[in-house]
Amino acid sequence: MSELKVVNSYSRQKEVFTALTPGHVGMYVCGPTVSGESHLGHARPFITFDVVYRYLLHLGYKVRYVRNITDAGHFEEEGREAVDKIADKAVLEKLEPMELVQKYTNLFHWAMKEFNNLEPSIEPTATGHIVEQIEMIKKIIEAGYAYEKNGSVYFNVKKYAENYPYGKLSGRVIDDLLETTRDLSGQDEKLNKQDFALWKAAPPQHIMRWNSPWGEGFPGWHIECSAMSTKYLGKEFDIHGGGMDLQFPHHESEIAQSTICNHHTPARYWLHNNMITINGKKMGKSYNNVIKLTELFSGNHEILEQAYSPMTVRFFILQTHYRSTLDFSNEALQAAEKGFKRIWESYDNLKKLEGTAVTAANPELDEKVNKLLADMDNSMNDDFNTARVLADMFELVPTINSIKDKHINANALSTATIEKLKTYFHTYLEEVLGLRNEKEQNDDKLKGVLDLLVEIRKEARSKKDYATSDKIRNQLAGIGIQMKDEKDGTVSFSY
RNA sequence: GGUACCGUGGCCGAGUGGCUAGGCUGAGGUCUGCAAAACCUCCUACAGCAGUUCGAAUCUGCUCGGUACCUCCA
Repeated sequence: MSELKVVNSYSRQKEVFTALTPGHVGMYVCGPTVSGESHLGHARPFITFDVVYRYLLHLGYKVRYVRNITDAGHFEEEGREAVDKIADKAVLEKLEPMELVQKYTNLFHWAMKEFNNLEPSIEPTATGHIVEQIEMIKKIIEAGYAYEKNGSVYFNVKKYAENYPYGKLSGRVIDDLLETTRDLSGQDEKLNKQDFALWKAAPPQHIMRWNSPWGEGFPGWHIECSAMSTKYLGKEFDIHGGGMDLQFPHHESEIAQSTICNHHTPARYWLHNNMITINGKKMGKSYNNVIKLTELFSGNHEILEQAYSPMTVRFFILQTHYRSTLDFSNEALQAAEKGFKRIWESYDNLKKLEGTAVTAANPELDEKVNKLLADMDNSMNDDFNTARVLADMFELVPTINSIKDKHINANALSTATIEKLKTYFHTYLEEVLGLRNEKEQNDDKLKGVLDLLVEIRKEARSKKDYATSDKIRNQLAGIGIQMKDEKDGTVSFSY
């Protein structure tokens, strides 16, 4: 089997993945800012890195997966006044800041469960790590890379850039930044325009505030991730993930802060997922094209022609490589919904197959199947190419279904190959890609009723009373239960 | 303006030098009392132009078009 390779944003190259500590992986992923409801765009990184997490586990690594909750409120620059996003909204909704944060945290957790994402090992909050952040800022000041002004502390980017490769991750040139940075509040306090805040003095109306050596205030935009990744994963760890839009300035700043504090670049591999677009445009508040996850699941949004289930969305996202942009459309989602159904039904069929041959009667087919299975491993190892894994599975679907329908004899494949098929489908579909059946759970009473209807319909058909048999089937279809007459005379349902 | 990235068949999307990915849609067929599903077959694309090469969707250059980041952002 091939070895795992990942595209490292930091080196801009595909590299062989090696764990810092053999057998263990430390992974940090930038989590949500819980000042509002999660939208479709948020689904991508958390599903992407859930699959990364799952695959690393599958490979046998012990993984510590840290994903933060940003609940301290980043800055929103509106005009001259810097307003804390969370505090501001709290006033609007007449809620306590922590009440608001709790509400959206709960909603976020609900969405993650719907997507069948595994829980991270640690989910630290920014507000819970104010002390660590202050300590880190102190260290940076001591090292001479930050300065205090009017109760705020800024990171000296220019000085940092003289000694370290600032801009390497995002491919930025520091002189260009000088030219293009806009006027922001507090700009006059900074030595240079590229400097960013580590600590901000809180204006009187600011609700979220903490004591610090520099007076009452709150932490800057980027320091929480540096503090929490260091605390839980160490000065150097394996993987840092997040959306591409965080590359600059967030991750670049994170690298700078951590490098000064820890005398080491934080992560060895930087992985960035690409954006989801709607009609070719990035989804975002500023574009006014946001589809919240609650709207997506309910279909309650003007762009949506129907509701899309969490697994449809997950499948849709995994059908594209995580580094490519993914364009949303009803057509694409509906295609994903059908594709997912097709692959899952084939998986159900596969589970019932029994091998009958020690040696494959059709060695060519047997070989083809094994080749496709091997390609699934190779595809995942090739920078988590879930799109190709699914394509391989789709190529196996006709073979599985043909055996089930007896178009192909079960002995065409060796028993070992059939067992391997079962193992691979289970492993990849459920464990690695994290997909699951969304059909209703088995209900014995409903089953009893359906069996009765099957019985009645069978009798009607034997008397060629098709009016009755069709009535049963059509009315069941009307309430969302599909009845299918199988080749062997049995009847199956999907609902 | 600066810096990146991208442009694949009706739609979505893999693929980075030769071996027609895959899904959805559409057409025809097999099966079926009829359906549905399934299976089989068909629709053989890589923005344009020029170049490198025995050979390019894949490399190089130019042109056109698009997107992202530079500002909170997944």
